[in-house]
Amino acid sequence: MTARAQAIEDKHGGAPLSKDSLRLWLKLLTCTSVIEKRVRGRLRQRFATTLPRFDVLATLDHAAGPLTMGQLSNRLLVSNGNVTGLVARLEAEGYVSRIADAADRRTFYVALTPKGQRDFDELAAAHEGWIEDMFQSLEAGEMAAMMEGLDRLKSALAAAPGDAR
Amino acid sequence: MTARAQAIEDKHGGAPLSKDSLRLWLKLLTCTSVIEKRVRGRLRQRFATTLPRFDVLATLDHAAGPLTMGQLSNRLLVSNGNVTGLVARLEAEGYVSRIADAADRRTFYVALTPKGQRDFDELAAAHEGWIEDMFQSLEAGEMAAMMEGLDRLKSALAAAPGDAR
DNA sequence: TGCTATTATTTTAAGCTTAAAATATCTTTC
DNA sequence: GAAAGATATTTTAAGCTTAAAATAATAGCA
Repeated sequence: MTARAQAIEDKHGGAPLSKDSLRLWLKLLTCTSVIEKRVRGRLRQRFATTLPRFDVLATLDHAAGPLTMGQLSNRLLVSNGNVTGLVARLEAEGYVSRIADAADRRTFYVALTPKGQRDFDELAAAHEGWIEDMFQSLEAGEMAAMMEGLDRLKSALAAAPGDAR
Repeated sequence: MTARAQAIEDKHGGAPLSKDSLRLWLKLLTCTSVIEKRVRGRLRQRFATTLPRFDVLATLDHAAGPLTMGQLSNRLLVSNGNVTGLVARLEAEGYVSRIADAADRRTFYVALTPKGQRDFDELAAAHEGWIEDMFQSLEAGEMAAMMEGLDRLKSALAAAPGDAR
């Protein structure tokens, strides 16, 4: 256990104070914001693109095949209407194509075009380098500890309904 | 050391792999997004307000006194123009007031109105409860470990220039 | 078959966010 | 005191984001 963790336990026996949650949340939010802004800035300056566009391409790449608009919106954690606009712009720029589903005329599949795949591969390599640089001062043990905390947080969030209280 | 941290160290002797950074970043981003969306939803449904507005009020409350537009934009990590719009809306709704600086006519101070302070106190209490609930499954040691990791991350980010590489 | 409910997506209106340019003011320097 | 540079803020144009309403199509069922 770290000195700081020990100090906290000494003070109130393992149960975290309400203020500690708030402080942790603020720190989490600040770090995430700073990293995100940095990634946004580099995507814009070096690749003339945006993070939401990158996220769409990354999701399609990760899926290794076409996804429906709804699947995209679920995986990106954004609204349907948001995906409509993003895909429209990406399609206009030639990075993705929309394919009608023969069986269900409500459904549209979105796929990476060859150009989209090519450009994404380049983007992804640069992106991975940026992240690696920003996280390089963390040691494996620290990273594992954070992973564990985030996993527990994720489980707790999944267990509690989004509109509770 | 945790079992998972040990497993990683066994595999590659303390130096984290590039993919580990990426995985940690994605997890960090997902958790933050989920919590943020939940907070946004509750602010909207129960208080008919938004997170950016809440952030402005919280920053003013924390400062315990008026702040200039520029100070607000620095502390909120957002652009000047963004603050202009947010403060304009908050002023129109009676939560903050803009006060001209007698000595420097470029400068405007923003202060919480009594109504703004009153409403923020209510908001802040609810907000703190939401966060506490979401983080309650974390034990003090886990929270301390995450704090430590985030502190280190923050230092590394501050040390590296924003436009490097 | 026709009626109802559900599902997939788009549209709409409003607000958030940014970078870059513009405006207004102050400070420095000569 | 005038010119040049720096600083504080606002404006602008574009894109992101959402919730709610609208549209269109499918599925279940009497």
